[in-house]
Amino acid sequence: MPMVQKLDIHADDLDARAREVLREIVMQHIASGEPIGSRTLAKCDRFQLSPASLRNVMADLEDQGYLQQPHTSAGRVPTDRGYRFFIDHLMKSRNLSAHERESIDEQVGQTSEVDEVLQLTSKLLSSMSDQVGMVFMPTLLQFAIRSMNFILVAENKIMCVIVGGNGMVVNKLVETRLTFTRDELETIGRYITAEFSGMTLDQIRRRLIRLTEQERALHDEMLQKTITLGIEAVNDVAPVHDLIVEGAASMLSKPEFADAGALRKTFLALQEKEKLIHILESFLDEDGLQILIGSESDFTQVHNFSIVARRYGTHSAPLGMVGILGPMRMEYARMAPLVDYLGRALSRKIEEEQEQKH
Amino acid sequence: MPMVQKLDIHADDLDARAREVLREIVMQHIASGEPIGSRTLAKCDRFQLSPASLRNVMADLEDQGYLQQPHTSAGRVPTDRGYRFFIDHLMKSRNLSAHERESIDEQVGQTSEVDEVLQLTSKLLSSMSDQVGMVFMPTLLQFAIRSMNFILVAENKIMCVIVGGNGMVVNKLVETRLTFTRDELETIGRYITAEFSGMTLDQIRRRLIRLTEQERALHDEMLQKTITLGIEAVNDVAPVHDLIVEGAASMLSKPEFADAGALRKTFLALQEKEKLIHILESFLDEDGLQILIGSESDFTQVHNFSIVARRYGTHSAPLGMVGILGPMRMEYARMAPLVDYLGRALSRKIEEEQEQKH
DNA sequence: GTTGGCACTCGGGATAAATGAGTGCCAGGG
DNA sequence: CCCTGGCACTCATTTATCCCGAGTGCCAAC
Repeated sequence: MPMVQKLDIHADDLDARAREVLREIVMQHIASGEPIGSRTLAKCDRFQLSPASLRNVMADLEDQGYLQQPHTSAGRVPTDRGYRFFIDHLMKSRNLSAHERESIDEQVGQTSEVDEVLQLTSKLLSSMSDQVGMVFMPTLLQFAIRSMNFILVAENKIMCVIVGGNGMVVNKLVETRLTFTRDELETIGRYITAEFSGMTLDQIRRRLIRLTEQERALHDEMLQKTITLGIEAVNDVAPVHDLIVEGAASMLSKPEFADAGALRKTFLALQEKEKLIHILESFLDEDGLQILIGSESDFTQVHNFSIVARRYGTHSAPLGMVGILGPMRMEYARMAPLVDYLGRALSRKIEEEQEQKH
Repeated sequence: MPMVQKLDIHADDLDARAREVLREIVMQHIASGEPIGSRTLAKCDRFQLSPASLRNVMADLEDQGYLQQPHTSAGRVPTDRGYRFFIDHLMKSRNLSAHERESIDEQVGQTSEVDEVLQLTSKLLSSMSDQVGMVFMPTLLQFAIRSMNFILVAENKIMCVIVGGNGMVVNKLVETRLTFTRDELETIGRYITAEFSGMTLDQIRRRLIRLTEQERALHDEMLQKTITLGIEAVNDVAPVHDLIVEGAASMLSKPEFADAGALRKTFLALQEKEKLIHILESFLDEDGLQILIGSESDFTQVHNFSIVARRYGTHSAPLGMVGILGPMRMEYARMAPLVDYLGRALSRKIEEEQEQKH
């Protein structure tokens, strides 16, 4: 069973009037947070219908699973299915203002290091959406590396600095029984960089392991040291999947979290990022903006969340995901362009960085 | 006006009976969170007194500012002054169990990198105290550095890796108009390391600036490059004061934060760490355990917090502070030994690491 | 100095009543 | 056939009210 399963709903499942009603309900509910009743709906004069007629439409929508009532004498609230239909067929994205776009471009332009840009993006996502911002940075493992360097920290401690082709830099402290001089480390760094640059860490490891056999034959001490250190450096870089989560405090002001228990559960859930990483990872192959609603994944279901996310990186080499996490009742019309623009901005920035290098 | 101002209270301001009563009230209130009344107090049979007598004592304590009533017809609650007296003169620390000590030692023993140890300490502080754990890591600026290394990332981008004498490693990406070859960078790294190792970054910068004059006379291109790069690398490392904050979610379950508004304010306050850093910094010169209560600093006053903190590092060279942050009503008797032990464990660990190097 | 007694205060919990937004359904009219 | 006004009904929420109990201060007696 796939962990993420979007609801599949066709546009012509609803006639024109029902669609308009559903759209108005979703929009008003997003704006107010309250259940919407037939009277409220009738007041908005785009329908020339009486409350009673609207009630009929609404009852139909409820039967078909697009709306639900919190209790008998309350108005209607969209279900997951309702939101899904809205997002797929009814929503009109409200583009970012020129001012907002400029602000993003300017701030992104000012950063230089990749880590910094990712962090900034996450902060921007959070502050501009007033939701939780997420940037998923996949491991270096899957990308070609540019160089490896070794720095003597202490007699048996060597700091290994791996520079990825995308400008990412990873430090790894290696402890070893062997002793190295500074000169040796430089030689090793040059050798590994010259020999393996452009390969992924995984490929490098395999090559190094293969080299072990040669070394056995040659009994070359230097080669042995190179292999030992290289393998150590390359090992275990894998689990550095990192998810930058920013702005968890934004949830505190949302009426959805008035209850302290729900709040607590959510915070604890955010603390362990594995599930979120899992979900974001599953979208790495998907092109374009992805929206995930409530019951469509186990994580979002439990907390009644939605995720709006998008891939970043080049088309041929996706780097990771950016997105926001918030209650199902969020302004998708604004969130969608925001995430989209920030994803593009980030991709552009990274591409620029890479071009500079060649 | 100093930002941090501890209340100064003498032990003999209260007679024996008043002290016992105050102590019992503080302890019971810490345990229950409720205001303590004279009846409750009389039941605890260490006083052979009637509620009425206790009321007299309590009224006196209130007049002197050690207790207060949330409202008429409620029991008494300790004031800041009451807590201060309790901590200074009445508290009996409850030492960590052997099991707890072993658990700490074992986990600390398993880590190797400094960053990792600091992070772990913060997590341990938080999980073992069920409060917010803090580890303040001061800038590299004030410590002697061990080596500097330069790695070519792109034509005009150089990654500078500074290794501190304490094992800290800082990366800094420098962009420059000059172009460097890999060989040049190695030469520069060697030169700077040989010339300046053992000095603080601040000293290094001053030396480099002085070198500028020599360079003017010599017109040595290599020297010029060295100076330019060196100064760039050393500049602006200063503001990397870092405060590791762990376990903010622990506040969610405390009755003090049942109110969503207070919770929100607190989370936002924790997000900007400057004030906390400021407070912790002010304790860097102080020996031994520091406890700061409510009104004794502006930060703790606003949020009704207390801070229990302690310096770590060697006696001659303090590295930073470890501590916990929580509501005033916390189990000081347990928190004090905990922070103290973790501070010592961290210091020991760092000392060990340093010894290995020599 | 200690104690029991007493009148008084006040927050919080429980209960009851009032409110009002909303629904479903039905019968009548275009 | 669809729309509409009317009507009875439901039910969460708010408001008012009462009561209880924990706690206090004060006083008179021991």
